[in-house]
Amino acid sequence: MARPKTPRLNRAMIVDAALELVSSSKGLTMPGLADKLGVSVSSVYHHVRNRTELVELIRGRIAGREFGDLDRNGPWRTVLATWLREYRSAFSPYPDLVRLLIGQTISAPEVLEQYEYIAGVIIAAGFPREEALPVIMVLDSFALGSALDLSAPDEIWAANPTEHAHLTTAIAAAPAEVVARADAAFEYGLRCLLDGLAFRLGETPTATT
Amino acid sequence: MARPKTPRLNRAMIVDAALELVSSSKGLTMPGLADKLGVSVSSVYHHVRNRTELVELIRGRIAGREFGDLDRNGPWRTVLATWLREYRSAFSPYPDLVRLLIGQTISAPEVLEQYEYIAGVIIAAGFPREEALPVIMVLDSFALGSALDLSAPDEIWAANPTEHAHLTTAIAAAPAEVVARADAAFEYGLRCLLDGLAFRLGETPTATT
DNA sequence: ACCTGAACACCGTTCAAGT
DNA sequence: ACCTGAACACCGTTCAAGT
Repeated sequence: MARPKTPRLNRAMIVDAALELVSSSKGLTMPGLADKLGVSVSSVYHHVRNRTELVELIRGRIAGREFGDLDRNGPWRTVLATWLREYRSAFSPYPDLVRLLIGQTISAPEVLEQYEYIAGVIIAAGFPREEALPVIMVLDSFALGSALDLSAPDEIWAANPTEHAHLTTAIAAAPAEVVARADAAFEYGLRCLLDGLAFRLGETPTATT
Repeated sequence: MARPKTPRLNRAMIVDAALELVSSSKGLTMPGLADKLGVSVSSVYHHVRNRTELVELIRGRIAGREFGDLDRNGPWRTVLATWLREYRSAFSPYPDLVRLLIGQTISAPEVLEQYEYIAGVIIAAGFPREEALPVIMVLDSFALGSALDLSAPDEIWAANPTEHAHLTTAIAAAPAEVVARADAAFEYGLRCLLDGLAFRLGETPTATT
C-alpha cells in the first residue's frame, strides 16, 4: 500500500471516529481509533501530533457546535441560561467526554471565543469588572459539575434506609433515572445561581429564566 | 525474603504513599507506588484488590478528614457554607486528586455518612422533599467544579487583548495566582448559591455566610 | 506527503513459588 | 498470610521503510 494518491484520512474523520469511541465500552485509545478507521496506529499520528492534541480537537468540535445556536440578544439571564444549557447538553450524547476534557488544559480557540462573548454579556449586564471573572468561573464550575452528573450511575449512593434515612427520603422524592434526575438538578441550580447573581446586581430575582 | 513475620505493609501506609504520589510529577501508578513503599508491585496487590479500590480508599481518607470538623449546630446557611468550604479545601493539598476521584463511582462509606448529614440539614431547613436531592446535587456540582479550578494552570485562557477584549479585562481585574483566583470565585459563587437557595425558601438573602 | 510494520517504554494485573 | 520475580495484555509514541 503506502502513500495512496488520495489521502484516506483527515482530521475531521479522525475527530468523528474519536467522538464515537469516547463513550463506547472500550473508551478512546489510539489503537482502537486506528482500528475503527481501518488504518494503522502510526497512520493516525501523521494527522494528529498526539492524544492530547486529539482531545483538544474534540473540545473544539463540541464547543463550536454549542456556540452556533447562541442567541446574542435578550436579557443577560436568558443569554446565560441558554449558554449554560447548551454547554451542558453538548455533552449528553457523549457522557464520558467531560471526564476526558477535564483531564486536560484548554487550548481550543473555539472555546476562547465563547468565553469572550460571555465576558461581554456579563460586563454589559452591569457586573463590576472585578466580579466578571468570578462570575464566569462560577458558571463554568457549575456547568462542568452538572455535566459530570450525566455520566453518573443510576444509583449514585448506595444509601441504606435505616442508616441513611434523610438521604433515602431525598432520593425517593427525585426522578430515578440518571438523566431526568440530572436535568432536574441542573435546572434547579440554574435558577438558584441566576437568582443569586440578580440579587448581587440589585435586581429582583423574580424574572423567568 | 518472602513472608516476613511482621508485615511490612498495611492499607494505611499504602494510602499515605498513594496520596503523596497523586499530585507528584509522575502521578499515581502501581509501579511508582510499590517503588515508594520499597516493595514489589505484586506485594501491593496483596493489600488492595486493584487500583480502583485504592482510589476509593483515598476518597474515604479525604472524606473522613473533612467530616470531622463539621459543626452540626447553627443556621443552615452556615452549616452548608462550612461543609462546602471543607469539601473543597480538602483537595487543596492534592490538586490532581479531584480528577482522579471524578473518574470513578463513589463507594466509600465515609462519603455516604456526609451526604446523609447534609440531607438532614437541608430537610430541617425547610426545603420540600422533592427539592432535597436537587439541592444536594447542585452544591456537589459546584464544589466539585470549584475544586477542579485548584489544579488549573495560571493561564487558563490564552486570551488575546485585541481579539478577546472583554475576557482580557475580566482576567486583569482578578487575582493572577491560581489559588487566590479560585478562592475568590468559590466564595463569590458560594454567596450567590446560598442567596438563591434562601430566596427559594422565602427567606431574605441578606444573612452573612 | 501519507501509509505500514516493528519496536520501545510503561502500565495494570496475575500467578507460581517461596516462607 | 505475605512477599518476590516473571509474565501477559494493553497503551501511547517513534521510526525506518516504502510510494
